[in-house]
Amino acid sequence: MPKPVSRKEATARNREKLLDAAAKVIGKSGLVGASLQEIAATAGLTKGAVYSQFDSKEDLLLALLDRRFELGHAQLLEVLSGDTPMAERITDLDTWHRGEKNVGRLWATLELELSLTGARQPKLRKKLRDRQRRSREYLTQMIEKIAEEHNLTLPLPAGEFAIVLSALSDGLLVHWLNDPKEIPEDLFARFIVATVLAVSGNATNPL
Amino acid sequence: MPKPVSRKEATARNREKLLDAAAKVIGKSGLVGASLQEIAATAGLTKGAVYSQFDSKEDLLLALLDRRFELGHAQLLEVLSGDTPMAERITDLDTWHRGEKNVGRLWATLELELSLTGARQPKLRKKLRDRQRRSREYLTQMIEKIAEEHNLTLPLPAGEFAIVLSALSDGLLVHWLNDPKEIPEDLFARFIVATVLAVSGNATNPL
DNA sequence: ACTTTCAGATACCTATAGGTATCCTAATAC
DNA sequence: GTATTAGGATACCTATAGGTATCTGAAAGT
Repeated sequence: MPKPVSRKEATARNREKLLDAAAKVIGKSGLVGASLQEIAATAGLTKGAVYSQFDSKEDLLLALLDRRFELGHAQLLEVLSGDTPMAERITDLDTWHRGEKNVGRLWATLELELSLTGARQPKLRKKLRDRQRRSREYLTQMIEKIAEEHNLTLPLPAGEFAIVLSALSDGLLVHWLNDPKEIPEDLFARFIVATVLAVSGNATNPL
Repeated sequence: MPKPVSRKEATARNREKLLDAAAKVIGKSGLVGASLQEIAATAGLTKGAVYSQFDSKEDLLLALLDRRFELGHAQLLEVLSGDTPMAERITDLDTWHRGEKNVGRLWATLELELSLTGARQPKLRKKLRDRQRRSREYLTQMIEKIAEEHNLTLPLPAGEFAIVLSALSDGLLVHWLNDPKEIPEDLFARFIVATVLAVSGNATNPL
């Protein structure tokens, strides 16, 4: 591929490189443990580049958040709109989330740290909260749609069910972080499918 | 009450004061953000006292962990062995967990931070993992006992159900941290009761 | 071709953290 | 009553972080 020539392209590229590096380093060393110096070095750049692209460490985090949510949404959409059996798709999502090559672990820790940091930094917190709400709304709609399509009864109103689902997913990730072998990969999918089917009173699996 | 006279008593007391202060400060500022200086000051002591009682910051954390786990187990036992309706007791546990006066928030963040730090610090990680396993085993037994007593069918084997329950509880706490108003306090209890009843095929609630 | 501009490099500042070395003092041991 | 001991205070060391100020060189504008 041809090296970027225009200046704009080059800087945009560097910005992406920095975000990639930030995700990687934060996943490895934690939010606080990740130094801008290390992030820059990982991206093959220097701290100067960081402060040229972002106002502060916090600003970099917010940018990272934006990217992460976009990615998450896209992924969710893909999983929920496929046409293989639902249980299988959910398991796939989980597997992806945990990820080959520690990608999942990276995002899991990052997301948790952001939640924790968000609990103390008002600006971050607001942003995080808004994002999570939008994600939940989105998930709620998907749940409603699927429930209707397959004629399913939900154990809770769709909005609350969405909360439960994302919370359970996150919680399993926490446990998995410290004890990967004890948490089966398909546990999430199995539990959800089992409960939804039971509530719906279906003997056969329409998913 | 009489001021402690003996030297042993005084030092033991100071140790407790430091642990209390550590919990408080960590809850407020985070694991990394909590400085030994601040912890000591909160306890009405100085850093010298900290290093007199603990080898390092990590050592202090491990001691804190031990105390917290003891407390958690006692609490779990109390909740599960009461004789009020189960759903109510579970809600109580959740309410307690979230806590009046931000006690719940403190422990929630502390536990999460420990999980995250544990993901990177082998010593902490092992300790945390062992504790979580013991908790799960304990919970598994309680679940089996309750299921048998009330003649319930579980949506999963008791061991896996225990994982789901603790993960869901933790996950809800994470979400609650950043968006308390959106997470109903009794959501956990309602969801669990609803699904267990559905799976058991009971119209009436034996819990 | 000359000037301008600005992403990024370099060098530096300052605050604060964990940790150490030393000293002080009041219970204990004798 | 004197000597000992050790919990805790004080002062200090050093590393590293985020952040700033300044410089530089190559695209971009003319």
